[in-house]
Amino acid sequence: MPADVTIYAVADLAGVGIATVSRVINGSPQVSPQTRGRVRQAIADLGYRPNRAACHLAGGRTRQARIAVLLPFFSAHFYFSVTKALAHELAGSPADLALYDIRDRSDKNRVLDRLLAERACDGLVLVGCSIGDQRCDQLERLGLPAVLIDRRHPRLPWVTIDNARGGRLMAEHLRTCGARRPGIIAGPDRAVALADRAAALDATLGGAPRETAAALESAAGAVATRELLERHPDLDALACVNDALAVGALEALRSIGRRVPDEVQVIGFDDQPFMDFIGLTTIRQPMATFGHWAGRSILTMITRPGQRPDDRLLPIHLVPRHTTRTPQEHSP
Amino acid sequence: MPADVTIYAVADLAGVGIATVSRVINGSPQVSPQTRGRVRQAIADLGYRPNRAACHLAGGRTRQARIAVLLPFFSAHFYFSVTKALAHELAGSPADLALYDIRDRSDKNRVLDRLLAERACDGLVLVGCSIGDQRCDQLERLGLPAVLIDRRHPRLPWVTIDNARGGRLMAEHLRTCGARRPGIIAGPDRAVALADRAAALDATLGGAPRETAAALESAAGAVATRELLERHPDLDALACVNDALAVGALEALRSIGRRVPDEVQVIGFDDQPFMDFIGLTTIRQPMATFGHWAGRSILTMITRPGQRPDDRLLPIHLVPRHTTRTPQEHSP
DNA sequence: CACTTGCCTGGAAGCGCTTCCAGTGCAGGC
DNA sequence: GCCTGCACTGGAAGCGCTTCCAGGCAAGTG
Repeated sequence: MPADVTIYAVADLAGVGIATVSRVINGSPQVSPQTRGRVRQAIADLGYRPNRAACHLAGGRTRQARIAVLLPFFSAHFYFSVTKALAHELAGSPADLALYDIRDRSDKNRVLDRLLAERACDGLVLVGCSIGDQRCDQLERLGLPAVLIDRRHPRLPWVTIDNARGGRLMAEHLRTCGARRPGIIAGPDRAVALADRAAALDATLGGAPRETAAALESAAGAVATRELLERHPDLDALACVNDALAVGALEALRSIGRRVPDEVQVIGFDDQPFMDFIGLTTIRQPMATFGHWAGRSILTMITRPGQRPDDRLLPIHLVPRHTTRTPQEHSP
Repeated sequence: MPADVTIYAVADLAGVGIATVSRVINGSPQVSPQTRGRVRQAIADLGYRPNRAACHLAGGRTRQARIAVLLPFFSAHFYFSVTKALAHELAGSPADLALYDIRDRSDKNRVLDRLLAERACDGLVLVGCSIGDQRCDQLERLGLPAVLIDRRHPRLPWVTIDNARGGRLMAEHLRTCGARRPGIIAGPDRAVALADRAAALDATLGGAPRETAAALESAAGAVATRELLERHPDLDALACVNDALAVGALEALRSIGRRVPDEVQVIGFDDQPFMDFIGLTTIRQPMATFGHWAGRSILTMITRPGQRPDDRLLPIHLVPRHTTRTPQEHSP
């Protein structure tokens, strides 16, 4: 960042007082054109940029709240829904959103360290990731409120869905629709919500074969599906921990000529856009509500310290479509 | 936001000096447990929160750059690609991203007014929207760099694609594939890039019938398509200004039983995820590059004032798939 | 018992800016 | 020729905090 040029340096160079420099910067009409010109020149020569903290402090502006959102750029739709809802929830308030991409744990810690050390925010929204006890202590010391989206937490308020139940719903639906030999397409482990689904799937389906996709996109889902099917050609159903992987599975099945749902059934998770058109059976989760709740909660925590918002476990729904068969009432 | 409780009020209540309060807040070990307790209590009672500007100023922290990103939450994929790329570009630098949702012109002006009045940022990225001469003057006065994504500008650096050319590409492809009576599904006017495509489409297709979707999502696209087809049942092709609308069109065509591409061809724009699977013919635009360029540019403008990055017109490509027919070499 | 040694604490000096207030210089009015 | 008024300018007082420095006090040392 630019060197530490202060208003004094500018004033010196222009041969005026700092008050005058300040006036020029703030567009006061009370400055003669020549002086204004000299000051402008000096500012440009020095590459001077006002120190925002000092401006705020001296100017006594309205107190601005900054909400830092830490989230992994996993899925476009999840990311979009959550941040959009957050932004809308905060739109009326004098708070704004700062976005941080968190690729892994060290990323997260680096960002948090900086954020806390520099007091760069007044509230924290953690999406799909969590923090330990020490961090919590640190936050408490700083009086920094934090909420979690898509994860539960013993000490911090959270909003999420029951991913284990989601996994069970998927498994049961597949069974009900007559699946005998289901397989699982899981996602990278660092996505905890998806890992929970996979674990529940595993448990409910009793050790079904499983393949882990390298990323949360359809191409990776297609690769994983092909590998799984190579090892287990007799699979008649695929439970995918999210919709993107499920579309990848459909892609792979189409390319090797297996009919869906007659030969292989497929179920996803999320119900993101276009799944309707594609006809994917999936579990719908209310992503926007995550953002709304988080926005409202962090705002109350900031304005009324000490008050803790209620945790929320949001409802999920099975959305049966054409990639699974009609449920059999009395399947064994 | 919380009342104006300062460190002095806390010190008074706790019966200590402000230096001690500061020590407690910053976790210095140099405070006796009883004192620490009293101060903590006073902080809680008063609901005290340190003034960030003052902390920064006194602490002499690293200068932090804030980049404000103004963007309409139009399409999940566009939004995701751009902000992700921006975030990654800025990840190494000591700059962070503040996100503002811009629904309309007044929204934009409100946000800009606040941002500038409060000196809340060091750089501006405008996505899909523009600003007038007066604003530019104001930015220059404040020495605030700004770049535009998805729009051109006479005074500010920009990155975009040639949307008019994109519209022409769509129209020509449709013609080449034998379309005789094409229709246009346009988007809401406030999305200028899409309006440019629609205008070029209009011009190239010589007054083809056209319907404007109420929103940029497939449901709206389906509605628009149904209406257009009701007025013009003989249409044999649909040019949609983005992929979501195109999927809506496919939906509508499926629901009324028109075969694609035999009876009606469809072309979209963007090439977002799943379009591959759906088989939609479309125009691909490099959204991520928008974000990368913007991030790099704004960073150089901040660090080296006066230097203006080059404008960039990025390439686009036609991606022929199954919703259009095989091109006829010598179609009239 | 005088004297270090530490621990804990408060006073006060800034951090870089805005803004009030008090000039300064100069034109015009008497 | 002196005063008023005006346009412009600089000095200086904070804004709320961190942190250096020095002081007070109890415990430990000779």
